[in-house]
Amino acid sequence: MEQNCIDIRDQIMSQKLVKSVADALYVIGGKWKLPIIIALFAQSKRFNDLKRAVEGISARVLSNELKDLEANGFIKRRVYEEDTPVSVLYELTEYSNSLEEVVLALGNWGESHLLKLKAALKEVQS
Amino acid sequence: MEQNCIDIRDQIMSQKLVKSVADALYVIGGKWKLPIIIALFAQSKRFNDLKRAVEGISARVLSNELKDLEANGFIKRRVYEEDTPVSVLYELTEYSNSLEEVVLALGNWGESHLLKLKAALKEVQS
DNA sequence: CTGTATCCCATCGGATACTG
DNA sequence: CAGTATCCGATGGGATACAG
Repeated sequence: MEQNCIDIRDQIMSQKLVKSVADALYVIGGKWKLPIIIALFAQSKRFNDLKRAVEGISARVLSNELKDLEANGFIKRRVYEEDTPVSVLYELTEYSNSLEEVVLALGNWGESHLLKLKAALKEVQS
Repeated sequence: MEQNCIDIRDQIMSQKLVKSVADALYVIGGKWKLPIIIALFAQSKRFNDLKRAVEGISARVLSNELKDLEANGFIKRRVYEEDTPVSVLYELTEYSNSLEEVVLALGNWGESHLLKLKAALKEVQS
């Protein structure tokens, strides 16, 4: 931990970490980007399936987010013209796999944070 | 990678990862939370130092974010009444150290993403 | 089904001025 | 220095209706 601490401070001092994180947040920050990507990690989905999978998102916002994610190379939009009505499948690109470490780190942290909150709540109630 | 892939899908299927990431984003998501925490990782700072360190943030927003971060146990506000004018030092709590993995993961990803963008840009220009 | 367009309100957040 | 108060324009995003 001590070693890590020195490590992270060095990176911060050099402003590299600051810029890198800012850049990451710019691209995958926001309320919906990661939840959408996670939903697609599990399985490629069509528009309305995706809408149902990402709890609380509206069609309008989902549509905008998908355009953004596609423009940034995270997802691919596959259209099946032969279906009637036409169906569209959204799937992750290979590049999205590079986000796995980030997603898992966030997931791990979120999980232990939730546990900490529950413990704190119990403490108050007793 | 293949093993990891199965691993991450299992977690997603169980909805655990989805909820954990959503929880994490709820607490440390947003434009400024992590940049502020990173700035304090390097060194504890006073209000205006912090404002200068976090590029682009306004006093109003910084003030709000700090209250939020303090309420969630990430930072501690240390007041030095004996100084004139009174000075206030913001420092990370022990709990913030748990974010190191998340910060480093985001930093690593952001850095390689930036490199990829630069490479792509060069490709276009040539 | 897969979106888009419009309306409209709530929230965000910058600028500025001000207080202790 | 360390913020807070107010004003106000920009943006986000829900609801609804509609189109291909």
